[in-house]
Amino acid sequence: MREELILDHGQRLLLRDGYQNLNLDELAKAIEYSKGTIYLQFETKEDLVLGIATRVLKERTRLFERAARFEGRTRERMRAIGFACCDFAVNHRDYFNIEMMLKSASFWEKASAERRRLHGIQAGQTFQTVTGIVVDAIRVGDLPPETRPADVTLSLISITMGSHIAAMEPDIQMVCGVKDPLLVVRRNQDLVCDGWNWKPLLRDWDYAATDRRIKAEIFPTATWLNEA
Amino acid sequence: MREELILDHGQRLLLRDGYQNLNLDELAKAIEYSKGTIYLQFETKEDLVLGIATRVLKERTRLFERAARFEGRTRERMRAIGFACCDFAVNHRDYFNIEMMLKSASFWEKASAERRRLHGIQAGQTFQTVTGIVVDAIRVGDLPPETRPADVTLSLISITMGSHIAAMEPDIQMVCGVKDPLLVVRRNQDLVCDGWNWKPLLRDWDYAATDRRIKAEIFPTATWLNEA
DNA sequence: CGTCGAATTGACTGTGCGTCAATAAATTGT
DNA sequence: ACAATTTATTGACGCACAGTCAATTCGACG
Repeated sequence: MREELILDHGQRLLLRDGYQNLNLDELAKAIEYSKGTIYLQFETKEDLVLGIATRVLKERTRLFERAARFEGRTRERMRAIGFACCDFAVNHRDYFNIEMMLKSASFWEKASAERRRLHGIQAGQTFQTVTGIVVDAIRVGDLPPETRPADVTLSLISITMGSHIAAMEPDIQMVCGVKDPLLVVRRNQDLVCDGWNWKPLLRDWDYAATDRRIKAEIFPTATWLNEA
Repeated sequence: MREELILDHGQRLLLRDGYQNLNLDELAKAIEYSKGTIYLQFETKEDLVLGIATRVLKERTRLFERAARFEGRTRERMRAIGFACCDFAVNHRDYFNIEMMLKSASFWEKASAERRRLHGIQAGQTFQTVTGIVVDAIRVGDLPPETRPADVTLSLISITMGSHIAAMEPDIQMVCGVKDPLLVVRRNQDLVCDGWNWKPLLRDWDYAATDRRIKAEIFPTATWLNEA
């Protein structure tokens, strides 16, 4: 299919060059169609990039769903999601820059309504996967019964996104003495879970053992995992 | 001074139009100098935008410093910083999009070394203001003695940045039922402080009273403050 | 008032997104 | 088999805008 072909090569070039330097003439050459054909499938460059972003996001959703099936206590399952996040960041290092682009208002208004819808659906699915674990945690009593699931999910999204951004920034790395950015992400996730009083708390459980199981069972090929 | 004039009008246009739509011909017309004169002061468009961003950041640093002088327990002072953050977000609603731009690698490499340095210095100063309160908290025993200050600051930067981004996103607002984005930011900051076991914990202190004092003493003119 | 150097200009170049009239390919009708 | 008609594809072109630089204006000083 032509759209898939465009997305395949578009993704490759986008991740290599970033949004600003993505050149549609070059993309046209790569897919061996003309630029006009690209514009039959996508309204604008932004529309194309949103299409690519949604496809990459779909990969992450799948990764999250697999992590959510990790067998263990609810907080261990959420921890597996945290690992999935880091694994995704490693394997799609440059995708975060693109996700940043998506926050810009001027970007969205140049993309087609249909692609905005599809991206929203995909984002919703990721949200559902995380919230499912939170709901389980409340049901089995690992989280206090009055906890509102969406608030927990939102806080986890926030700390994860924020930590990724902050811990990758050279200025902040310097001044905060960051050695391993992904470790920062996972530690901050622990902090928020402890803040919600998600049992078992960090100090009450051997999460190092959990980490080894997650690595073995969910990410057998991951090489980025530092012990700490 | 010419540079100030350029930055003044540049800031106005940048916040009105965003980075992509900032037009240097229009800026030249606004300052009643030619485009060539702009390029005598700034190497590239990115360089100019970084200059503007640093100047806006300087405003935030000043705001933080004022908030840090709030009289009260260490966690109350940190709470004042949290308010400062929200106040800044309200008064520079569009600045966050620009801060997002700064994360993009291709952006930095087009700015001059000197302006990169100045921005780093300014960021460092903001960091110092926050870390100063954390150090005080450890000294007076509001935070556990083994706490590493930079880790606390980093987690607060992360949750604040992440919450701002997440809570502003329409998709996430919908699915998480966000009514007041700034309330989300402050609640998540509470969560992280509780996670560090920063005394007095949320449930052990009348922070609503603190909030009223902060509003009265530091932000007498702020109108965005919702009681909750 | 003339000379020299610094400040300023704005027409010009290059790049790359997006368009659309022209062309090629496929399908249908006879 | 061939013409007519519809659909797919093209790539040269328009245009907006970042960045340049030779020409020009300005101002200081003798």
